[in-house]
Formats: sequence, structure tokens, C-alpha cells
Amino acid sequence: MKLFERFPVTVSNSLGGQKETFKPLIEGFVGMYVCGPTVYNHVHLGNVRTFLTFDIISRYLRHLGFKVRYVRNITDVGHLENDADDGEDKIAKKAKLERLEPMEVVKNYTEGFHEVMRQFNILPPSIEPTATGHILEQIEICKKLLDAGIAYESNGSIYFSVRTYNQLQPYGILSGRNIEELMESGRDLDAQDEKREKIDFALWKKASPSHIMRWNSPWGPGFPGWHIECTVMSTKYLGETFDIHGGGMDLKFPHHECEIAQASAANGKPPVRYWIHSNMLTVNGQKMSKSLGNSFLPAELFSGNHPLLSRGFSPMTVRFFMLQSHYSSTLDFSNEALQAAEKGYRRLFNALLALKALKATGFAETSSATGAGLASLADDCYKNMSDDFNTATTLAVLFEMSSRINDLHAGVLKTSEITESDFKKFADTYIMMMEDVLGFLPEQQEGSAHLKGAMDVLISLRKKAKADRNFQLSDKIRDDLKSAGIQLKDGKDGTMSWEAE
RNA sequence: GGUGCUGUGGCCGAGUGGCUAGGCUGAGCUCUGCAAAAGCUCCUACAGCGGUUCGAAUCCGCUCAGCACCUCCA
Repeated sequence: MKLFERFPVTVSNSLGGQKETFKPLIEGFVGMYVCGPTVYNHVHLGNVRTFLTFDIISRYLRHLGFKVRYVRNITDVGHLENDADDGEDKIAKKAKLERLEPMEVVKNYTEGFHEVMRQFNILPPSIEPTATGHILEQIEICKKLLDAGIAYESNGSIYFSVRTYNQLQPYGILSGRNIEELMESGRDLDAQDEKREKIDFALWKKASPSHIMRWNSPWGPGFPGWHIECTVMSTKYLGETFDIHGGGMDLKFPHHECEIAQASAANGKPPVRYWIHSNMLTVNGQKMSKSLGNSFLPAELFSGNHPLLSRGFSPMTVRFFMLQSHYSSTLDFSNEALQAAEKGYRRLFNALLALKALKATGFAETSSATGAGLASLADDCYKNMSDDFNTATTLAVLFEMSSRINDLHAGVLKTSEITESDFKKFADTYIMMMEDVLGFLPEQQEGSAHLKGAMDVLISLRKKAKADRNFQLSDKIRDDLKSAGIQLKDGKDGTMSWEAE
């Protein structure tokens, strides 16, 4: 029996708003698409939260035994800076400002993005396609929508007619909007506008002579519209209908709504079975965003070099901090919360080290309530993770498990009280949840061989001093090391260990 | 104005109608030569007002407060 059969996964589907049992289209296989970053600037922590959410989802689904194809795109063209009238996209604008080639900008920020992902131990997707690598497919789908009469050409640009689409099937099913209301709100079309109606959106934009990112098309030189790349790439690599589409909450409308419309119109079927949206990271109750100027760059967070931070915090502290809340809730960012997370994370991780160091022998022959309790904690991890990837409740179980690990470590709880199979289930689950599913890594790098050797010398000196009841010396060794940032810990049986802070 | 969401103890933050979430902080105890680490215990809350129910933080209504989206944004 596969793990995904023992612990069936439920997901909150943004389409419909209900929690549903997750059943992939093809049993045992999962296709997942997540909207990736626009690489015209540094990623900030809000972006990181979204990618972390889907990192956890893909890790857990794989852990359960699904074969997951995870596609996350790089948007290196196409998102307009202000509105369609400006005819200039973000990448091109930045490039002009910096006097760089557009692809140079893209390369620079893509590398930076990957570096940040590595720092947070967010695993790479299976496929990371780029918009510029799929221009032909985007032109093809434009043709298809033109042929179907749902798109129209206007002065070298192609627009999607939302009203025409809406006559065939309802527009707005994801965000709960109807086009009449949309027509009443927002900015009105001006005289130069090429769109027939303001709710229409661009599939292909004509490039002005000064526009430096341009490709030839049947309608003249231009570049792809805002939403079409995701439809093209998800269809190409996952099929016309696939299992999971994810992204930040702020993409729900209009981006994902438009994706549904385009794909449904082009392929005659809904593209996605489960929509998952991760919520926003906030600072003092307000959404973290570039435009509000309250965003943190990962580098600022690590160094503490930011007006809102009292000091720096490590990537794993932040990872833990983010996983303490559910992805569908907003999460508020503060110094106090990060400090609490730092301590909590250290506790969990020290228990992991203690568990790995545990010499577990002499197990019980017959099962006991204690052992069964440990084994059921392992099941609780899976139950919580399978319940809409609830990392917050899973962490609560892991804290409970860490206390039991410390009991084993201290000898309060003895392996002779539990069977080997109960212990193995307990221990394996703790390790796999921590490392494989939640993706935690050691905080400080292992000390050099020289440091370890020197610490061995100091520890043996201190042991000698203690044996001689020369507490003045033994305390000095401990206190001086403490002020040098190394904490000595005395074990129950006279052993000593140390931890760099 | 439209659409949706939230309001939980000192702080952060889970909560599928009935059993202690959890973390951090604080207090106490155990262990320890003394500490640290660790274990145990305590501080036990659900914005307000009504309603449904044997029973509601959880469902319904109203009020208040806040947030997000409706324009590029994870």
C-alpha cells in the first residue's frame, strides 16, 4: 500500500473554495504548474513564501510516492510595466535604464533567484521553462484563438474578447467576478486604445520601433501578452488538463482567470483541476510588496541590514518561521516572531541531531503503550501533512516528538520499553519529515577539523578540572568559550558536547 | 462600489460543534558542584451583540475593526 493511499491528501481548491480529496488525473502521477518570478528585479521574501509553499507540496507529494512533474516558469518577457498603452515591458524598461541587453538583465536576476532558492533549500522544479523559449507556441495559440473567433487583431496586436468567451462559458469562475461588474469599475478606454472593451486582454502586442524585445509574427514584430506564456508552457509540459496550478493569491485575478479563459477557449476543456493559492506575507498588517516599499530582500534579512530588522536571521529560521503558519493564511513578519522562530527551530534541529546520535539497542520484544504512542505520533505527522499540507500542525507534532527524543537521549525513556519497529517508525518519520518533507538543513557549518581538535583538548581539560573539583577552572573554560560563541553542554554521564551559536 | 478573507491567551500562530494545538516569553520544580541543555507544572484565549444547538472559537445574522484583489505584483 502506497503512502498516498494510507494518508489521502485533501486540498483547499481555490476553484470552488472547498476542501477536496486530491485525486490526480492519472493515478500515481501529479502534474503541477506554479507561476514563477519575473526576472527584472530581485525576489523578495513574499516571493520566497510562495515558492516555499509549493516546494513543500512537491516534496510531500513525492514523499507519499507520487511521481511529480513540477513546472515553474521564468517570466523573462511580456509583463507590461503600467498598462497596455505604454507598449513597453518591464524587462525592456529596466534594460534601457541600465544600458544592458534585456537578456543580460534576465540572466543576472535569474541567477540571483536561483541563489536565493538554494539558500532557502527550495528544490529546483522538474522543468523551468522561459517565456522567450516559447514564442512560437504563443504565436500558435494566438492563431488558434483567432480562428475560433474568440480573439481579434487590432493594429498589429491580438486581444482576447472576454465578452465572446463569456457567451460560450462563464468568465470569472475562479475569482467570483462577472463581466458586468468589471465593466463598471476600473479605468475607461481612451481614444488610442486598441481594445474593443476594457476587460479584453492582450495575447500579443505589437512592438514599437524602439522596443528592443521583439519577435516576428504573422501580425508583424511584437512580443507576447501578459498571461499567455503560462497557458502555453503548462499545456506543453503537463497537458491540456493537469492536476495542480499554484501561485500567489495576487495572481488569482486577473492572471489565473485569464489563463482559464484562454486555455478553455483554445483546448475546449478546463486546464486545471486544483487551484492552490498561497497567501501574502505582511509587515505590520500590510502586504509586503515592491510598490509599498516594505519588502525585504533575502540578503537584507540575513545581514539584518534593514530599518525594520533588529538583527539578521538565517535562511532556516525564516523557513521554519514561514512553515509555522498555514500557506493559506496571511503571515505577519516581525522581529519578535523571528526570534521566537529561531529558538524553536534550534530545538527541533538539536533533537534531530540527538536522534541521529542515539545508540538505540536492547529493544522490547513485546509492544507497549509507550511504543504505540511513539508510532502514532509518526502517523500524526502524515495525517497533518495530508490535511491540506498543514505544516503548522505537523510542526506541533514534531515538537512533541522532539521531547520524546530528548527523553530517550537523557535515558528517561528507555529503548527497552519499546519495540524496534515502533522506534524505527518514530525515528524514520522524524528524520524524513525534518529533512525530506520540510527541507530543514543544519544551521551552522560543521567546524573545521582544527576547531574540533581544539575543542577536544578544551573538553578534556575541563573534564580533568571537574574531576579534580577545580570548578574555578572548569567554569572559566565554559564561560570563556561561551563569550567566544561556543556553548558547552554537560551530559548526564559526564560526556560533554558543544554547539556554536 | 464590487469580490473575497481575517479578527484566538504577554507575543506569534493552529484549530474539521463536545476532549490540552504548538512555539516564544514569564513563574516554579527536577536534573546539575553551579550553569547550560533537557524534562515536568503553571499563567487557558477565542472582537462585540444576538440566534441555532443538549453543547459553538468552530454554524447563522447584525455591528465594529482590519486586510487583500478589482492596475504590474508571489
